[in-house]
Order: sequence, then structure tokens, then C-alpha cells
Amino acid sequence: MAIAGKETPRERYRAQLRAEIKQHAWEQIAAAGAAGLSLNAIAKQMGMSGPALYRYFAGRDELITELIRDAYRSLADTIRATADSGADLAGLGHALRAWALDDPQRYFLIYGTPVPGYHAPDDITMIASEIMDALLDAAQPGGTPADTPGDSRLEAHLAEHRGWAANHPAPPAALRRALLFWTRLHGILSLELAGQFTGMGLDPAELYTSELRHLTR
Amino acid sequence: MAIAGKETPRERYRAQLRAEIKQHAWEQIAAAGAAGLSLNAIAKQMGMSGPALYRYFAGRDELITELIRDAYRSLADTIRATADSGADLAGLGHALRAWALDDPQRYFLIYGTPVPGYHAPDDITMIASEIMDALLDAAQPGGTPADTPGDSRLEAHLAEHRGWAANHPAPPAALRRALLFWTRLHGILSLELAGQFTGMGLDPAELYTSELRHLTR
DNA sequence: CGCCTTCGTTAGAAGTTATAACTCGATCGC
DNA sequence: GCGATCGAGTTATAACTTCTAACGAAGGCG
Repeated sequence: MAIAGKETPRERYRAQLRAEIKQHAWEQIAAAGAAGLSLNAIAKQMGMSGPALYRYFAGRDELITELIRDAYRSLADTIRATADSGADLAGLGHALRAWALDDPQRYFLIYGTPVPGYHAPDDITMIASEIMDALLDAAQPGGTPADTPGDSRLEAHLAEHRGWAANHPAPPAALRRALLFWTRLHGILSLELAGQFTGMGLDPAELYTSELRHLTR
Repeated sequence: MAIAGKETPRERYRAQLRAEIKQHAWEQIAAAGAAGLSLNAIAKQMGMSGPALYRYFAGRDELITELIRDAYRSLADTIRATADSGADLAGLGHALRAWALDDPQRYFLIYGTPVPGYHAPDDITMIASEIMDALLDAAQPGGTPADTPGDSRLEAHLAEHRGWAANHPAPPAALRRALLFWTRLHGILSLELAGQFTGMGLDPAELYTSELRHLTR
């Protein structure tokens, strides 16, 4: 992005085709999930035949990893942009839900069922901690002190096990808030996106905002 | 189960072989996830070749559906047995976590990333509501009334949208407790099983029991 | 004892990922 | 401008997968 225009036409074409491949991949994933993604089908859709895609991605796994990276990047940018626009933790919560509902399978690419063997590359875990940082920033103000014995016990644990927030000056109360923000909202969101609430007759948004109110009270 | 012994030896053999197939399937799923399950590989492991398995399952989808059914059945039995042994909501929470840690992929078969097209058969949703019933039973006693305006608003919503608990006499406060039990614990559990906490240096069990204390306070 | 159901086999179609070898066109250096 | 080189896309092929079809062989049942 910094020094543009220095790219050869070949690199332009290559980048453009890579993007086009990923575009088709996202459509397939939205339709049939990540397990139903087929390189062959993408190639057919693009009018070229099979192995041509291997010029652009080493294989199916690399394509999926790239999509996971993009998903993380998109979430991190969304969270960061929302935070920079002055939103509080509640604002982040609503932004998270909107982002998830916008493309459920993209959410599941990040937080869904993992493949036992798979380990994300380091740069992806960097983005993940970037997200956590933004959460910790937003969890700072209005730091509600522990209001139950259970809360303070958790805060004590977090005060001693804060490796994940080592570079962040947030106090234990903020650590606890950020963590609960993550786990509680993910709990509702993942069940909602998986359709576990359908047929129950309740409104997930009501549950979600209730938890959000509780967290930012 | 009721009138046993009336089965022909063929039916016995058939049931035994079906069970053996499922056993190998579980091992494969534990090793490579549901996406990595291969009928062919199972057949090879059992010393028979390929299409023989189609005598016992109509196809890969039916086998997976059967495994999902068994997973639900196992969870429902575990929850019900724990509840019948006099455990309270906290006891159910610990039983749930133990059950999930015992076989993470089995947990993900129920609560993991859904395949967009898939709809569970009715008998499976019956088991799901059986689980919810046990939760509602346990959420009954010690029904903490709403202690924040947000809580009471959620309870008001649940009082009017209680289709999922239509056959259960639990008051709105119990509905809320059971629901939060489900979503909050699932949030932590699914992130833990997915390995999202690894490298963070915190103990998921601490977080889990903290939420559990909070729910049963 | 004979029939008949059911099991397990091999053969094959249609799909997938992925590699190898090759052609052709564009780009780059001279 | 011209030749050499690099890279895109092709087809062919191997090794998988699910799943159907047709066949042989073994068992249980009347």
C-alpha cells in the first residue's frame, strides 16, 4: 500500500486473479461451509481448468489459511475502527455481532470447529492478539471492581496469569471484563449462527444485548 | 431394550458390526475431525473392502448423523444422570465440562460449525430439548430474582417468548438462569476446546468455575 | 434339504487434490 | 528489434474419495 505503482503488470494481474479466486472461495464457503470448498469447482467457475489454480495457491490448505488470515484481518480492522470512532465496550459488542451476522461462515473460520492437526501461522496469532488488545483498551474505562467473591478470585488468578496481556497496562478488573466479553458474547453468537436457537422462539438479539448491558453496567 | 433375546443371530451380528464401524469412526474423528472421516479408511481398518460398509450405513452422511445422534444421547444421559444423583446447577456444569474434555470432537459434533445445508432429524432435536429440560429442572431451585434492570428486561422477554420451555413450569428467572448457563459455559468450553486459550497462560478451569459460581450464586 | 435373504466381493463412474510435462505468450535484457 | 527466459494455462496421470451395480458365496429359515 505504501509504495504503489512499482508493481509490474504481471504482479498486478497475479494479485487480481488471486483476489478473484478468493472471492469465489468465499461464495462457496458461504454456500457449503469450509469443508465444501473445492479448488476444481472454483477453477471451473472462472473458466479455467483445474491445476491452473496451483500457480496462485500451493494447495487447498494454503487457500483456506489465507481466507482465515483475511477473516482475522477483517475482524481486527472492524474492531479497531469501531474503537477508534469512540465506541465503548458495548459499541464493540454490537460491531462484533454485526460483523458475525454479515457472514457466519467467516466467523466460524475463526472461532469454529478446529481441525485437530492444524496450527495457525504466527502472523495470524499476531492479529488475534491485536484484537485482544483492542478489547483490553475498551475494557479499561469504567473498570468495575469485583463485586462478588467469585469475581475477585478470578481477578486474582488473572493478576498472576496475565501472559496474554503482558504488554498491556490494564488492571485485573479490565482483564476480567475483556475476557468475559469475549467468552460470553462468543457463546451466544456461535450458538445463534449455528442455528441452535431456531425453533426456540426467543430473540438472540435480546439475549445478546442483555449480556452486553450486564458487562458494561 | 424392552423385549430382548428376540433378535436373530443375523441381527446381533449386524448390530455388533455397526457398533464396530462407529467405534472406528470415532477414532478417526478424534484424530482428524469430522471432515477427515473416510468410509474407505474405516473399511480398510476393519479388513474389508470399500463398499461393504454400505450394507450398514446408507452413506457418509448417515453415519455422521448417527454419530451426532449418539453424541446428543451421551450428553443427555450424562446430564440426566448427574441431575438424578442430586447435583445442582454447579454439578451439571462440572459434568458438562468433564464430558466435553473427554472427547472434544464429540462436543463439536453437537455444538461446532454447522454445514449450511444440514438439518438435524426430529428425533435429535427431541434429545436436545431433553437436555434443555434437565437444565431447566436444575435451574429451578434457588431461583435468584433479577438483580439488575437488564436481567429483568431479559426475563420479561423470556416470559413472553418461552416456546422452548412451553412444557416446563419454570419461572422466567429459571429460564434466564438455564439460558445463561448454556451460553456462557458453551462460550468458554468451545474456545477452550478449540485451543483459543493456549499460549495465553491462563487456566480455563479457573474461568469456568468462576462463571459457574456466578451463575449459582 | 432347498430356497432365499443377506453379506462381501470386484468393477466402475464421477468426483476430489495434486504433480508432471508441455505449449504458448509475454516480458526482459541486449 | 530480437532472442532468451520466465510464467501462465493446458492436458495427462496418479492416488484418493463416495457411491452404484453386478456377481459369488455363505448363512439362516421353512
